[in-house]
Order: sequence, then structure tokens, then C-alpha cells
Amino acid sequence: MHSKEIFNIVKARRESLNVTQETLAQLSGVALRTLKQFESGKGNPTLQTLQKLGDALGLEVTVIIKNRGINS
Amino acid sequence: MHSKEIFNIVKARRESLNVTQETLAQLSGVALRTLKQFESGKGNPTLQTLQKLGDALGLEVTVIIKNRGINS
DNA sequence: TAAAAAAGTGCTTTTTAACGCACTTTATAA
DNA sequence: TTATAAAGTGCGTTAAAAAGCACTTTTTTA
Repeated sequence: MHSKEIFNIVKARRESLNVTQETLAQLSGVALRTLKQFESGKGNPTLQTLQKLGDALGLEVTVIIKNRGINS
Repeated sequence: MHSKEIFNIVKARRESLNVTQETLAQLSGVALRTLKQFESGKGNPTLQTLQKLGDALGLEVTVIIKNRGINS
């Protein structure tokens, strides 16, 4: 998953919950300017920022091992 | 998954591959000083930095919807 | 055990994410 | 249509992530 995919998931999730960028900014504690940046495909969020958005949207940031099923 | 859990996964994965911090730093392009910081439980990496480490370790950063099975 | 390797830390500089403001563009509804 | 809401952008500031250096502590191994 590269960053643009992650941004797309955040955006899609927000839209599926019928929440505006402004509302999500308030709920998450991430500045509106910053959120706009991500949803228009730019930027490089910190883990904390991604987690704030995730918390507000019911999303979770995880790290998984690739190729499960081929290896262990 | 909070950040310390994520750091632990990175560290455990590196160790399971028998790679030193120094080698991982070289392979990933993340500075040794920065990697040390994470593995000792501190800091707030950017998505890009996390992905660099993940790429070198065969880990993937993902965002998933919580409560799968209860909701959709 | 000593020596060597690996891991961890304090301090500093450089780079850039996050933010705020003002504004433009696009989408929505009256 | 045309107000109105929502989304997107340029620019400057501030806060902090990333990096470099020198050093200490811990772990490994010869």
C-alpha cells in the first residue's frame, strides 16, 4: 500500500460516513489544511497524524508481513 | 495498533532476519540514528520512513476498517 | 574475561510536516 | 441559474521529524 492508496482509503471512508473534511478535521484534531493536502494526493503524514484520522474514521493503521502463505 | 506496537514489529522482524540496525539503515535508506530512535520506543515516523523500513523488511503498512464482521 | 560488535543516548543542525490565512475552484441545493 | 457549501491551492510560519556526530552502555563471541 503506497501513500496514495492510503489517502484514497481515508477519503473513501470519510465519504461513506457522509462527513465533510471540516468535520473530520474537528473530530480528529488534524488541521483542515493538512487533511485537504492528503485527500488531494499530496504530503507525507506522520504516523500520529494518520492514526488521528484513523481513530475518527474507524480505521486502523497496521503493519503486516508480506507474502503470507508463501513463507511462514 | 499504536506506534509502539508498530516499532516492536519492525524490531522483531529485523531480528528474525538477523540483520543489524546498521545494515537495515543502509538497506532502507533511513538514517541509523532515526532507526535507533524507533526501536527504543521513541519518535513519530512519517509514512514514508515507515514504508522505507517496511520495504527493506518485507513488511507492509496498511489501513484497514475496524470491526470487520460486525459491520459490513 | 577482554575485545569487538551492536545497540542506545545527548546535543545540534537541517529539512519538512503541520498549521493558519486568504483565496480560487468545484459541487450541491434553493 | 445563483447562492451556499465543500473542496482544493499558494504562501509564510512554527514545530518537530530526520539526520549527523560523538559518546556510553549493553550484548556477543573469540
